[in-house]
Amino acid sequence: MAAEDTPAFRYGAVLANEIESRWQDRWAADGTYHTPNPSGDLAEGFERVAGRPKLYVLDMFPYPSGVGLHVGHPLGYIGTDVYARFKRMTGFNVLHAMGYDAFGLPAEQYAVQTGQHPRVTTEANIANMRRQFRALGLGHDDRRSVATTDVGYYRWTQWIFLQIYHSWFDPQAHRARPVSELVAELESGARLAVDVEHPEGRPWSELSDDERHRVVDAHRLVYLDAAPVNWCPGLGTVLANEEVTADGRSERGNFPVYKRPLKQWKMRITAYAERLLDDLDLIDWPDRIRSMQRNWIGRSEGARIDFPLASDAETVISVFTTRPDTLFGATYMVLAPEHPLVPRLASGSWDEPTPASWRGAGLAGVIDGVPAGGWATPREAVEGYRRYASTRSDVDRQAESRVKTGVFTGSFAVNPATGGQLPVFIADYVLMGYGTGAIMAVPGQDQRDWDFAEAFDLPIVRTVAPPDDWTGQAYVGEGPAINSGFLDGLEVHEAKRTMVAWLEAQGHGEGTVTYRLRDWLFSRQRYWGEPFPIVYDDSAQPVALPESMLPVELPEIDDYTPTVVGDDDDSVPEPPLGRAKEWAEVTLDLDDGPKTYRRELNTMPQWAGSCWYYLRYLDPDNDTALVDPDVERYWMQGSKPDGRPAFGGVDLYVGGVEHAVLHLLYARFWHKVLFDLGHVSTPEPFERLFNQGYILADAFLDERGFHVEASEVTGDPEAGFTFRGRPVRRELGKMGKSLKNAVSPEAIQAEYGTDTLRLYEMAMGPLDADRPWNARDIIGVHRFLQRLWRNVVDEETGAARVVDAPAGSGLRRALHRTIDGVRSDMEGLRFNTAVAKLTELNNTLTREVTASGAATPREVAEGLVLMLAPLAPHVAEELWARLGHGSSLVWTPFPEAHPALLVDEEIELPVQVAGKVRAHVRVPADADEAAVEAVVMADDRVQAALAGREIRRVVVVPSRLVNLVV
RNA sequence: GCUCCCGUAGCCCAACCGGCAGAGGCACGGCACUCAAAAUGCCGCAAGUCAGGGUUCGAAUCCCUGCGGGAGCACCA
Repeated sequence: MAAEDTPAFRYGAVLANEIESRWQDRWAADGTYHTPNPSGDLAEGFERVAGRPKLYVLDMFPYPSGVGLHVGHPLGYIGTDVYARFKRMTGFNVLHAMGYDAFGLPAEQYAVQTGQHPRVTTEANIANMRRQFRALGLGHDDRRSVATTDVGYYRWTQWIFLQIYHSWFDPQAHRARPVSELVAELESGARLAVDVEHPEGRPWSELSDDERHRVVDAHRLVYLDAAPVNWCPGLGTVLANEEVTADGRSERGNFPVYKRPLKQWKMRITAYAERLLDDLDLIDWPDRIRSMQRNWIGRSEGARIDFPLASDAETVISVFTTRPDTLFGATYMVLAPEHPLVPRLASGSWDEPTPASWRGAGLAGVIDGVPAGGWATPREAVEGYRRYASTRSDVDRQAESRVKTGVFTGSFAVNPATGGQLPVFIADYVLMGYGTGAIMAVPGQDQRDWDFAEAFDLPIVRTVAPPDDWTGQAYVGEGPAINSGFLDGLEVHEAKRTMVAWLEAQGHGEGTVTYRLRDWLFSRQRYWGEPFPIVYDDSAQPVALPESMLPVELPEIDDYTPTVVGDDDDSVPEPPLGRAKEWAEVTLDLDDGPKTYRRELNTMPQWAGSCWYYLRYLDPDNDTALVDPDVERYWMQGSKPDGRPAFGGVDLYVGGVEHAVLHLLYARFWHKVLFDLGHVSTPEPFERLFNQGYILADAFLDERGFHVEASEVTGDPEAGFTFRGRPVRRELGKMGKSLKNAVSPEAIQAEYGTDTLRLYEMAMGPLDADRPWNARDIIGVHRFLQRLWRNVVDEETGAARVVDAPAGSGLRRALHRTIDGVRSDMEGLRFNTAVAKLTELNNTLTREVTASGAATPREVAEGLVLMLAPLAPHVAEELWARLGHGSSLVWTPFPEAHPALLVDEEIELPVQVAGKVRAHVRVPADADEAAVEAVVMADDRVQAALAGREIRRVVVVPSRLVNLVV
């Protein structure tokens, strides 16, 4: 700063920072952003807002990272803050709060390295992030802040777990109901007990206690399952499908993931597949996110078809197919290697002649220990192939592209349509987790089956006639059925219907719907997560703890390292909570006298806490309910823009696109269960979702392809860039730690102030667009604030320089046009154009009034300051005070445009002749078409442009333009 | 491979239902202030909308093809 000749009250970094910290202190002291509830312990002051409509504005829950925020993070937070402030000024009771998704791996990994308890790191990180949010001037109601790691919070996460555990999905009612109602129906005989071994159902009275326990557990929305799960040794835990990328690696950390059969807790999200899919149509979400969720849920319509075994008609292989019309073309069958029927199918010896390739002869180079010419018996072949398939990670399967492998089981099934015998194979291109884990193979209409049929020399029968010029292999398009008995001649759609009707009439199957979505794996072998409220009794049956025993607190342990038992190929995880020996074994009285129990040692995934935090903001300190029902209804029940009731509770939810099928799917699922059980009043949690863009920045790679610290790179595009003297290559990427191109907000705040940073982030582009961080551009919005300041305050004395005399009519019209435009821009989250309109008005004010030394009319000064307030609240408060107002403008009404000042009496219309603008005419704003035409035809320039040509048509667009067609 | 989104001044971006291509900012140039520079102020500056075709009185906007960039899905029966 060049000291003496800079005016004492020039708006620069020093003054801005002084203003900002002063107002942040005052807001905190006054509780300016406290939002009252209609009842309960946060109800104080509600009478002030009782007549206002509610508005719930929400940011996605941040993880409190150790490195703090960079300038890319606050984009969405500033956006919601501007919107919340604007809506408060336009008459809403606005809820805007912030909390911390604080369980999770980084704090635990740091604890492993340093021995420091994750709670210590986590609390320090939260304190730092809270400081950063405060420094950004975000107007959160800080009384409502929560962290998932607070015992008072995770107690309710455990409570919700118990609610889900004690529920089952009633397929007739299409909703969750309490397990107690299921038991009552079983006891009364209204419902028959169904389990895996007795699918036909048995009377409750005939079951042993143990069987009853099993039947009930099989219905719960939370259950223990031993199916293969995603085991990630690199993270020391198992993962949900949503946490594994398409190429079989962990979303976090990019480690390989292996399939392992491990007994783990799962949540029955698949029961909700249909509602999760259908209700996407009810909410105002970006199409991109909705299509990602639709994709993930993956609904397929088709049929279940039963194929009896040739040797044993009592045993059937059920398949799912989307093409029941192609049943006549099924020439073999394939089961997933893990399919439970496989051991029964593998007969004692090969029938002659069995081709060598069916016996695994072709796998000699792929699988160790395959005898030349294949395995000696089907049993050995199946065992060998299953062993091979189980050790392959999804990465391996991807890497070997689409080469088909498999072995023959030695058994045949009967095609119910043709009566023909179909050889049954196992192959890893059929997945256990989808459909029934078995397929009928129709090589004529499925390329995967075609490839397999060619590799194993199996017959190919076309059942849909391809076009005459078809030269490809499998044909999946439309066409008439052929080689298909009673289907011949029917188009695909009709053939499907006919076949399903036939299957149902003959008892060979039925029309069904299958989803790609799988149940949610809910156990993690970590320390830093919510303990399960579950113990095991001496027969190893899980027992849920009663609500009165919540919370189950995390015990102290001395080593947080996740343990892996065994070698790479058959390693299994062991939860660190096992080290808390005294905690893990516990004596409890669960209504039948004190007994010893073992605790569940896994913890919940990080998604658990973030599934319901938006409900806790509503009533953060309630210790008798997760949220008071009155408070829940007040904040969650809203309306659509057209006045119909909204389906989701949160009015605006802003966050990144990365949670499309993780958090957003899980939270919808929990919300629906809570809705079914009567704990929340809306079927969806989030009515309107908005994805803010990412801030991009130049990142630099050295010759090895590693990122180097961008802030230490010198050079320019022409001369080239160097890092410590070595040349580096530039690329544009998402700002963040991994690309080493983060810019800290503190650096910008020190140079220009927080209001400039906020304004820049809002001005640089539409909120949902990715945009490059360009430090050079920041000066532009800073100058705007400086000029606006100077138009309101004398830079030498700090006194307001306004006059109470009315503004001239041109300036006043400009003011009201700006008010009108800024209002609709802010309503539509178009903050970039709102900033442009304010800049424009300020430039007009400067040009027409203050540049000549005159004072600013008060109406214009106050209008500008109030409109600026949502975007740059500190400087706006300061100016408002200097204009003589004693109280904060946070609760002051936003300026309103007078309709009369938005229309001009006379307007200028462009006149096109043959599509080119040739003249402009001035006409009264309310002139009708004939009057406009008369003025146009009287214009000399129009006549000159016409040059005597005949006018074929006159197009008059009211208050837009006139086009003369010649 | 399939599906979706986006291409406007040197750069970031406006243009609402098809109606004068330009609101705002950066950079750049000139002038004022200054011994000088920075800061600040004032003035100025530019593209015809990725390319080609179509619909229309009229296209950045709608349709088709291609090019470039981004995203999602991908052995899901």
